[in-house]
Amino acid sequence: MSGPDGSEPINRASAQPYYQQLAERIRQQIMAGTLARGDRLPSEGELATTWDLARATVREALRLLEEQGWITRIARRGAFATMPSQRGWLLQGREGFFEDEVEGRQRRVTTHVLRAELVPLPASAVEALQLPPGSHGYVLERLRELDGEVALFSINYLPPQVGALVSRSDVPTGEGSLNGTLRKAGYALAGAARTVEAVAAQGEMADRLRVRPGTPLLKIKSTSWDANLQSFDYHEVWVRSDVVHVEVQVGTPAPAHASAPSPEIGRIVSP
Amino acid sequence: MSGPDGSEPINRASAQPYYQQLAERIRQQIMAGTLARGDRLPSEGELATTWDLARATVREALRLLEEQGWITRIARRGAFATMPSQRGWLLQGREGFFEDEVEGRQRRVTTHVLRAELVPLPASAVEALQLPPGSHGYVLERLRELDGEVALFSINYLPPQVGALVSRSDVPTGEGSLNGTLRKAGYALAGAARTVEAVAAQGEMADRLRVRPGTPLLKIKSTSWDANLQSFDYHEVWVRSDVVHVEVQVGTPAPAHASAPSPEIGRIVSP
DNA sequence: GAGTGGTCTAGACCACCTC
DNA sequence: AGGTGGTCTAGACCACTCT
Repeated sequence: MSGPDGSEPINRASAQPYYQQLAERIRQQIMAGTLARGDRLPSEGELATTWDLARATVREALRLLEEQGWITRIARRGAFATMPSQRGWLLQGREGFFEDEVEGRQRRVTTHVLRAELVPLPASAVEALQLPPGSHGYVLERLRELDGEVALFSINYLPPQVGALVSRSDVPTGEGSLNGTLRKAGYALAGAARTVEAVAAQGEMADRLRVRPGTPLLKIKSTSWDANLQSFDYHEVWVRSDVVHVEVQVGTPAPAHASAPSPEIGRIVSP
Repeated sequence: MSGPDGSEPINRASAQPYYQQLAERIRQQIMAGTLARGDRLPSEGELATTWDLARATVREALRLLEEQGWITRIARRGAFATMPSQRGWLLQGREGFFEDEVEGRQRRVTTHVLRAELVPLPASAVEALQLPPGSHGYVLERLRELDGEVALFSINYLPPQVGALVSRSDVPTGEGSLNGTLRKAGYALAGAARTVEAVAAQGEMADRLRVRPGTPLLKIKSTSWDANLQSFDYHEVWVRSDVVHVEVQVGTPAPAHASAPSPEIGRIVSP
């Protein structure tokens, strides 16, 4: 009889760490609205008692939730539920464009796969993926729309064995999430380095993105690696920032004052 | 007799937490080269014994160093020194453009303050800073150069009391770091929300940044708050991404060998 | 097999915030 | 004054890595 209400207690037999299980339970409460935006979570001690865990374990769960943007922690005051659902594409998030835009919102992302095949990799991809010169790899070119509007064009370069996995999935049909497919196959993104530039749309790129030549676009280059620092993806994306909201979150998540006023937290913070 | 070599042991009387002191000692070893890039740090247990701390405290220090990009941790293998010095402007970093570009490198940042005064704030700033409608605030407009090349133009909007602090500092002369000044005054950045767009340089902005009208620029908007979620800065920056290397770091810092993808710096990007 | 970090426990003291 | 989170200790067991 751990967990409050009718929720499941922590599964002590599961291979999944307790702190991840607890974070998942709390995340579900926030999504379900049991914990409304701005609501204060029970104190760490209270959570520890309720779920029959050590406080250090509870803190680990809260740390995870904060990192993922589900809660905001304030020293000596408590943890508050935030709603990470009204942000745009989180540039330093572990999720991809698809997940960020679709998850928990009424946004429709459609994908047209323009190219998906094994080819000799360009030098930039070979270097980023730390492969021998002249290596082949899997190339994935996709044009993606947000609610019917052309949003971005991306090129992914994947190492051969990763590409083989992807080619057998539903990603080449335009239906699957590349990020999700890779995660399920064991390629969980542990880290990535990305650069951001402003470039002018030219020639074919302008046509694809339905803009006039010269229109400013965001160009993002990214190298991703797993927990063993093994690079498994290098991609370049051209983004219409007039269509896609691109964001970067630093440190503690926002108190949700960007769009809608937050009565709870707002009142506590104000004099 | 804690600390290896001649380094100071942890100061048990200091108000600064042990884990921060330990992180600082290790950071210095990395900067000094005692721990070369790619070197493996002593194990957590070893560090705990050496510095006479509990392992949990050592882990907290390592977590901090990883977050700041000084080390890379790999499960069950150890922590490795990384060199965060060859990156560009870290978009999700807690440091500003000045600190990122100058720290530990031979880059010269010059600043021209074009405006520094108390004025009625625009609606966007009032909203971001959570001030009453019609509030006044401090405005700081600056043109900044990197090694003599025009790099960016920024406008900061600060709440009255924060602005008063800044106006009495050396920031208006173009010599001080705004970020550093705020930090010393107790406004430590706990979090920030930033948006990134690609826009075309127009009119006065094109003149200021010495580019042809229509040239793509990165436009970044940012709201910063402290540990109490109190907003203390809203700013907008127009960046020449052909001059400034703008990066985003996700999760675990990159391995020493694989740095961020290189943007087309120096290549003229205009019609 | 020895070493390492990941996870977990059951305490403790303190400064700071709210009441 | 009592509650809260920040910090710290001294253990423990385990799966995985290295050699």
